[in-house]
Amino acid sequence: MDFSQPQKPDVAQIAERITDAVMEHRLPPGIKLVEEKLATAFGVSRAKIRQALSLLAKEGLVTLHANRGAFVTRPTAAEARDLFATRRLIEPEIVRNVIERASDEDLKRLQAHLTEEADARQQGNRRRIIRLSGQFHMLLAQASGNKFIEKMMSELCPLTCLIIALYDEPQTPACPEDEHSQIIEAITRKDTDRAIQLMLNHLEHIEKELHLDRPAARDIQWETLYG
Amino acid sequence: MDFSQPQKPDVAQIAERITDAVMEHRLPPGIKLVEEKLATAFGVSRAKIRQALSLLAKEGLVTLHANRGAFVTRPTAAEARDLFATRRLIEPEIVRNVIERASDEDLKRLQAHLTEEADARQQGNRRRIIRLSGQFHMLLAQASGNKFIEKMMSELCPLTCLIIALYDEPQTPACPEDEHSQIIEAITRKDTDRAIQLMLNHLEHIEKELHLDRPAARDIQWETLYG
DNA sequence: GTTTAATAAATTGTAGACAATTTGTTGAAC
DNA sequence: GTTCAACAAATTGTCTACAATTTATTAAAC
Repeated sequence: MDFSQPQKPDVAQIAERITDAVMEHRLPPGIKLVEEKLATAFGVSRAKIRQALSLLAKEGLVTLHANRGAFVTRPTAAEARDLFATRRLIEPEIVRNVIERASDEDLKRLQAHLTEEADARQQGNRRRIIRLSGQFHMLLAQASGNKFIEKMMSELCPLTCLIIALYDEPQTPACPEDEHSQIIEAITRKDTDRAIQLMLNHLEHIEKELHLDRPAARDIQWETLYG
Repeated sequence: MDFSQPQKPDVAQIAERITDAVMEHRLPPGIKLVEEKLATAFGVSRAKIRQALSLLAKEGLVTLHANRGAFVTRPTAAEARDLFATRRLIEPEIVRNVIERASDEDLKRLQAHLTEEADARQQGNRRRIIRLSGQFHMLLAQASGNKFIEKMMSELCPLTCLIIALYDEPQTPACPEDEHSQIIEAITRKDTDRAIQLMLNHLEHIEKELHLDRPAARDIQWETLYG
């Protein structure tokens, strides 16, 4: 994987680039992240990589095994269900707060993001679509103005992408069409009830697309390899 | 401060001991945490301390200033309000989940905790009371079974203690009496509505005790030092 | 041919030394 | 007596080398 950058990136930037790669399904769940490989890829010392990895581990995107290294997390089906339950709890509050306190600036930023998403969709750039879909919810959280909720969402969104990578059909046609723009439309109209309902439907659609009942998609079925 | 331990503590233990010290108001908000001092206090290398501090920074309990070191966070009044808003959002869900899915084991653990709290109250050990009061909510979150919510609460509770240290009257008689046991009682009866109402009242009582309108208690009033 | 043990390679974990930065102190100029 | 500059001390940030551990490879035994 190519992580080369013009300038020497700092720890936060390294973590962000890895997060983006995970969100775009370029780093699949379960893959091992070898420190030295990343160090040369980013052109930094191993110490910096270790810092970035322990940061990502705290966020839950990466799992550390003692003396065995860092791996991109593989959320279980139960964790996936808990994640969606948490999002159903939090995101209506985000919508409420955005309607109450978001500035015109924030709304413009969200509109610009919708354009980006439409753009990616027209390109058929599936990876970009997935990442932008996740970032939409992070932007909303930012606009809500509650730092604690914002932080939580900035962790849940990348994990959601991981779950989609694991439990969604590989060739699913990207994402639910333009539910995001409908939500923004309702928010702009300050129609709280409608915006919340749209958000809950949106989350339900995403979760319904998943196959949380059957084993993870890219899970190698060791038991069934014989017969 | 004495952090000496029989065995060499690992990073997680160091972070936990510091967290406890903050929760017990033994480390006040704003105080500087010098790496070398902590290293000798814990009997470990500075590298371990750095890891622990960056962990605590990610949780928000500690704030890092580049080239200036680590300080115990001083939450602003606005952050305090956001924190309580977040807790009012999350904790009813915790109560619901505990009633639905908690095992007898969990409920016993909670009962044992209530005894501990009563004990500390009888002793008049204010520091212990404050810490245990916070930990009660963490235990509830654990019993709820949702790892994401559990993690969130394990960060919000220590921060709540910090906020109390900053904005509460120093000689407030510890904490609301036995609201915790009432909540557990309602949970045991599986009276969801009542348990949620008690929880919300409890949070409201804590927040109402604070003086979020006036500057932080231990804040030096530089502007008013002249006239 | 499979299993087991021994050895080698690769990788992570830790500490210690050094560089960079900030903070505190001293002393001279005005 | 105050202000500024230069210097000294303390503290943080980073890198490199080495120790500990795990994983892979090879060879021998059955």
